[in-house]
This record gives sequence, structure tokens and C-alpha cells, in this order.
Amino acid sequence: MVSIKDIAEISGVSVSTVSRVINGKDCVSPEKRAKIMQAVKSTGYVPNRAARDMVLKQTFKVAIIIPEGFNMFQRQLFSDIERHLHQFGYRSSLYFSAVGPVGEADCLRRLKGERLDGVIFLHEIAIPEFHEFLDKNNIPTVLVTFEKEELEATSIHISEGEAAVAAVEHLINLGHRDICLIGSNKYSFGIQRLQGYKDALAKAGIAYDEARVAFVETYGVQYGIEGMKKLMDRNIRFTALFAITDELALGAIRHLKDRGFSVPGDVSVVGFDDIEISSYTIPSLTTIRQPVTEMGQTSVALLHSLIASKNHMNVNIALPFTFVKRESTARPRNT
Amino acid sequence: MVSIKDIAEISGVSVSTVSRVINGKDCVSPEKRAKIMQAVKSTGYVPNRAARDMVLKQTFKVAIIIPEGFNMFQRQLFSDIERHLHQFGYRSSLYFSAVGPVGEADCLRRLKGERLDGVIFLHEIAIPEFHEFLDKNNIPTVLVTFEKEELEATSIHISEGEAAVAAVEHLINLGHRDICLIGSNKYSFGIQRLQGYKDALAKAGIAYDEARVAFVETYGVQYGIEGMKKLMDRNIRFTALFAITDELALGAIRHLKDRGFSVPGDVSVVGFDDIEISSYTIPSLTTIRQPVTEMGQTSVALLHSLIASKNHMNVNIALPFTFVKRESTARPRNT
DNA sequence: CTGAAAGCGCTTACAG
DNA sequence: CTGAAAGCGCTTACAG
Repeated sequence: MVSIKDIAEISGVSVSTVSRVINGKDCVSPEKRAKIMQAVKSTGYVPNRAARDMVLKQTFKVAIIIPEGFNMFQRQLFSDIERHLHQFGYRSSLYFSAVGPVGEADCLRRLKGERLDGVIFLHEIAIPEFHEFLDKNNIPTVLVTFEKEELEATSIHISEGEAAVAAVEHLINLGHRDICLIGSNKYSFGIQRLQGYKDALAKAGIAYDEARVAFVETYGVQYGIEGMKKLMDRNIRFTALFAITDELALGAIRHLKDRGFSVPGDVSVVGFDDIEISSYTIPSLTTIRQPVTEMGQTSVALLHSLIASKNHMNVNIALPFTFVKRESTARPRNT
Repeated sequence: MVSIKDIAEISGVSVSTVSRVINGKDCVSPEKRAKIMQAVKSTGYVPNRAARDMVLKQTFKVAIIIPEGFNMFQRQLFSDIERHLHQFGYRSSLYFSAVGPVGEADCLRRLKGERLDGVIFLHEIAIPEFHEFLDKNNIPTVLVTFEKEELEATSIHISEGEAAVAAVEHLINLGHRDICLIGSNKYSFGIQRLQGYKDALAKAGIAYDEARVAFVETYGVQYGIEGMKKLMDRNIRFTALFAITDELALGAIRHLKDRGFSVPGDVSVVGFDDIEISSYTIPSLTTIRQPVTEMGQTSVALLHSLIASKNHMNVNIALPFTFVKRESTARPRNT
């Protein structure tokens, strides 16, 4: 690999001078500058980032924390964040975290080895050491898709509870009373969406019934099938379902179909997230749209300003969500 | 950030000694070792990778080259590769490349700044400088999901052509004669799948008809809709479709439905890739399964061995694909 | 077993 | 305008 020394030698100047022209510094004589540019071009030299990072304060590198089995929504969000990070001149480092304290600790350990300008969480980390470390080292942080009140970190998300209420009220307004839920009580968004479901029912005077709620381990399509199986096995009657994730909804719809039920004919289904595929499935999915693009953009802009201005003013932004009516919901049959 | 110097100071030894115990080197007295371990623990010290990489030969970092709008199949593949890279102790650096020479050149420029142990391509790069650079600097390379004969690089993929033949023959065997294609002639896989389509038709004595082929810009669901629109606008009759990508197939099915046609009732559709969602859609998708997991695993294993053994013996591996029959294909109506 | 020293590739005061 | 020197955080012969 050609280094700054090589360039200096070739163009007959000192490395200091080379460094100056590489970094677009002012005062270098036109002749030397030309010679150096020449040498750079002919050798294809590009400065070694690692070496530079070591001496500079900034590394222009930000870590993105992602759950190991990241779902479709997170993948879209991740792509967006990536792109915006680029535009701001940052590079990104992916950190996958397995669930549980061991996985998280391991993730932290790996992360500690790198000098980071900032970190973006797409995933809630439970162990306190993680944020303590970031805090102690004054590394700006932004949480995307959730908030963590005890942390006073910058976060950007939607009002999960409100959105869930909107989803369930849509079903209620259509005339549904027997509304099931497939979800979980892990992570704040799971808990908040569940809470929204309860709130909407309460507001409509419908009793909350545990039998109508199926908890699943995680949020993939496969678990939508699991959840629906559980519900069916309980032999209860229901005409509607709120799945706290589009993927869960898609799985549930598939299982309904396999058991001979139609959506929305027999059961109305509303999801949450509005992942790309949801507008193309048959039936297309009624759901809550999270503003992915804006979330990606805003989180990067926010992180950037945290990095730029040394005073870390944390903000907590709730972006608006949108309820999207599509084909998977309708009035119940006998209304 | 606490550095090796701090640890040396705290434990009253030289940095050399600290370095030795950090790296599990042999000969250090038990007492000093204990003291150092102690200091490391209490300070939470973790060595700075950048500094270490600079002096060592290996960086344990591998670049993954990804197209800017990476599709669902590539996302799955990427996740798998990521995970396996981890297991082998590598870290990864993502490099998104925009299409076209400018985007590729920019990608190369960014890549040059980092010292890499290897690079994995999930995406074909056209500009010759890219591979020339890698070659000149002796950086091991593996191509995943395609091959590039002029390059004699290690590659791992399926027999695209054969697989396409299998897909189309399935339709032919069901009794279809009027078979359309939605695809493209960009990238080798596009070209090869198109070729497979032609070959299968030829073998069955069906004339190739340009009017039955719709080329689209890229491979997302949206373009499946575009493609189907084009086909419908041509006012031709057809009973089957081969979409060279599952996403394309899903879009096409959706558009068919919007125009009042049913799948597989009116039109049979076969896709390609077997992305996760394809087994859950309604109808579920008949398709060609690429062995994603094996591809991810093998590509990492291969890259690792290229890195480990300095002699770069390139291999070109074609993994077996699987034809998966699901709900989206059936006999044509009047047979 | 252990420390001083050189070096990896860069940048940036500090003198000219 | 420009170069010699120190330093970023590490590792690894080289002497003891």
C-alpha cells in the first residue's frame, strides 16, 4: 500500500507538505501542490483512515446497534440511516446484538474497541453498562423507534400507544367487538402497543380478555402463524385481530387462510409498521405507517448536530404516524 | 479513553508487558499478570483496534459490497454473511455502491481508505479499476450470487441458467405455452435467467416472442407491477409468467389481481430466489430456492481460507438450487 | 520474565 | 511556504 511517505519521496517534499495538500490546507506553493497531486494520481494513493483517525479527534464513524434477527421494518430503517449517514460524511459500523445480557455484553465489548463519533440504537439494550460506557466517554447517542425515559438520550419514534389505539379503534368503528391481539410484552414498543390495545378496548367499554391475547417470542412472519395457532386452539370466537407488527399480521393471515378462513371476510386484520410488502400482499394490509424515511433522516441529522455542537442537548421527538386503510379490514359479517 | 499507557502506569509495568498479557502471550510473571488484569477490569480498558491494525498485518476487517437499493434476497444474504463473518472473528464494513461508473468509482475511493483483509461482493461492479485495485494489493475477493469469468476470482452461486430452465419447464409441463417473462438484461443473473427462459422454450419447440418479454429497470416489487402493466398493455394472451425475482413476481400477482385476474386460475406465476415472504403470501409462490444460508456460510469460509493461506487458489462453486412448488402455479384453464 | 526503542501512517504545532 | 519533530495507541524484535 502506498503511504504518505511514498508520495513525499516521489514528489520530493516532506510528508507535512503532502498532508497539507491532501487535506486542502491553505499555504502550499502551486508547483509543489501540482507535483503532489500528480504523484497522488499516478499511484492511486488514498490516506489510511485508521492512521488519521488515531491522531484526529473525530473518526467520522458511527455505530448502529441492531438486533440479531432484525426484521423487515428494521432493515428498511437501517438502509435509510445508512444512506443518510453517508451524505453527512459518516461511515457506519454495524453491531449486531444477540438478545439477553450475554449477547449485549459481547456487543459492548466489541464496540469498545473502536473509537466512535456516535451511536444509533435501532434496538433496546437492557444492560446498564452499555449506556454508562457511552455516557462516561461522552459519545452522542440516538435511539430510533423507541425511547428510554430513565436515560435522557435523544430519541425519535412515534407515539406507539396512540398508534395502537388508532389501529384498534378502526376495528371497533367497523363494528368489531371480539378483537384478538398477537404481540408480546418484550421491549417498550411491544408493551406500548399492548397498552394501546387495552386502552382502546376500555374506551369502547369492551372487557379485556386474556384469552384473546397471544404472546409470541419475536416478530417474524413465522410467529404470526404461531400466534394464530394459539388463538385458534383456544376455541374462542373473534372477528378481528390486531397484530403488533406487519410481519406478524402476514403470518396470521396466512394461517387463517390455511384453516379455511378469509380475510377480511371472516376476520379483519390490522398490522403495524407498514413495511414495503404490506401494500402488495393479497389482501393488502391495513396498518399503521411509521415514517421510516423521516425517522432515518431525522435521527442522522440529530446525531450529527449532537456530534457537532459539543453540548449535548437531548431531545425526544415523536413523529406523526399514519393510519393506512387497505383491504384486510372490513365490517364483521353479521352487522 | 483509557489507553495501554494508563494500564501500564496503574499496574506499575511497561506497556510491552501490558501488551503481552492483553494478547495472551506466554511469559509474564503471575503477579504482574494479575495486577494488569485487575487494572484492565477496573478501568474497562479495551485495546484500540485502529492502533493495533496499523501495526499488525491483519485488520480482521472485510468489506461487503452491496447495491444501493438492495433487495430482500440480498438483505437476507447479507444478514447471513454478517453473522458468519462474526463467527470467524471478522468485522465487516458495508460499502453501498450506486449503479453506474460514478457510483462505483466513489465506492472504490471510500474503500481504498481502509485496510481490508478481504472483500465480498453481493453485487457486480463494472468498472475494471475496482478489481484491478484489489488484485494489485493482493486482497482476497469472493463473489456471491454471480461469477465473472474474466476475473478468475472465487465465486459462489447457483447455475442461474439451469434454474431458470427448471422454472420455465415447470410451466411447460403443466401445459402452458404462452409464457411471459418479466426481467431485465442487466447484470449476469438477469441475462442468464433470460437465457434460461429462452432455452426452455426452445427445447419445448415454443417460439421466442419479444412481445412476451417485459424488461424492467430493477428488481423490486414495484417493478413487478410495472412489468405486468407493460405486458397487459400489449394486449397479448398468456397463461403463465416467469418473473426473474420473487419480488417482481409478487408485484405482478398484485397487479393481475387488481385487473381482475386470479393466480393461478387465470395466470400461473413462478418467481426466483425464494425470499422469506414467498412461502407466506397468498397465493404462496412457486419459485426457485437459492440456498441463502449455505451461500453465506460458504462464502465466508472460502474468504477465510483465502486470507489464511496466502496462496490464492480461486474456486468457482455452483451450489444446488431447489425448485419449490407452491400455490401460484397450476394447469392452464382449458387443458 | 521485562523494559526501552523503533515503527505502523498520519497530523499539527513549532520554528524557520 | 515548508520541514523536523512529537505524538496518537498499539506491537514486536532486541537486549538484558
